[in-house]
Amino acid sequence: MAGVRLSTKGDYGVRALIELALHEGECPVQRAEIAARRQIPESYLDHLLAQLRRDGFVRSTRGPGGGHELARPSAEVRLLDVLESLEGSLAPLACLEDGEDHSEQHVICGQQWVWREIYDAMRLRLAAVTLAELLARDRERQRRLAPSYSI
Amino acid sequence: MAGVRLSTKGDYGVRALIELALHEGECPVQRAEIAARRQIPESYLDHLLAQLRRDGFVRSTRGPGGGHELARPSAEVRLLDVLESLEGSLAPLACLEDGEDHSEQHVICGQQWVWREIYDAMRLRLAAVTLAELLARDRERQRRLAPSYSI
DNA sequence: ACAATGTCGACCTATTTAGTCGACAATTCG
DNA sequence: CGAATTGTCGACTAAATAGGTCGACATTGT
Repeated sequence: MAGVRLSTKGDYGVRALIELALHEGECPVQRAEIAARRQIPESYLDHLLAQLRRDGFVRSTRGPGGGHELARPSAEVRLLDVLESLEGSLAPLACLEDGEDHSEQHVICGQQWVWREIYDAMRLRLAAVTLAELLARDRERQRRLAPSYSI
Repeated sequence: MAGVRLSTKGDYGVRALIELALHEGECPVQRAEIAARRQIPESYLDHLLAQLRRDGFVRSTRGPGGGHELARPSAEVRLLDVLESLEGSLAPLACLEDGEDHSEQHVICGQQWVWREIYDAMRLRLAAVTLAELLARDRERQRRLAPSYSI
């Protein structure tokens, strides 16, 4: 329920959302396509989509023509919220966990104060990044990597 | 070998070093005393001290009157280095690991750029904190928690 | 009806974490 | 010297987490 060493959940999950953002406003994208285009194990992706659905980032529809799409505009989805949905708290120390006794910090942890600074800065930065921005950066990189055919 | 979710190693290890800093210039401190005063499992502490010794933070002497002491002045020991000794790389994403192919970043990871920013800032901050400062803060907190007998 | 798709939970394996333990080495002191 | 004290090192283990797979089932378009 805690920790910033991003696991594959955070990585895969964000990849999947970027893929959904890429198709924003179009028809739903299927699990198989997301998995293939972003190199995610298909049956594992299931769990990530389930979590993102629970937390209101994704809407899914069944049956032929079904698939997954963003439940909210990509410009309004903050990376911080997505990651906290997928990974749980991002606190680098257990004693910084949300809901901990904050008034009188753990008596013994000698480095808590530095990590609190770092944690706060990290959350601020992650809150400032939207899915739309992630998509834009992703597109830009794709462009750099796959140069246009017409020189 | 990677990850910033501090494990107990980083926590315990730094506690132990703070205790050593507290006795800087005095005779060596024994494993049992460090463990008791900083609430660390004694036999586990062994491993942490071994690592810190390997990386030149601690010097140990055997026999009666033996124990452990700082190998370098506490003011010259950076928290960043201590943590990297105990935890390995602190990179929040595998693709940011030192020694990774940095020129052409992992093609698929869509959030690498944010995490690189955060990682760099984090390392800068951790590099600016010395063991001496950790000790000073620790003392200050002890003082706040255990008010002096003379009001 | 049936094919395409998503949903959900049980299950599994490898790795990491957080230790414990015991044999051994070095050192001091009497 | 020899006994007591302290550190050193490696093998071992238990529990948790990571990273999945799989199969039964639900829903929906044609």
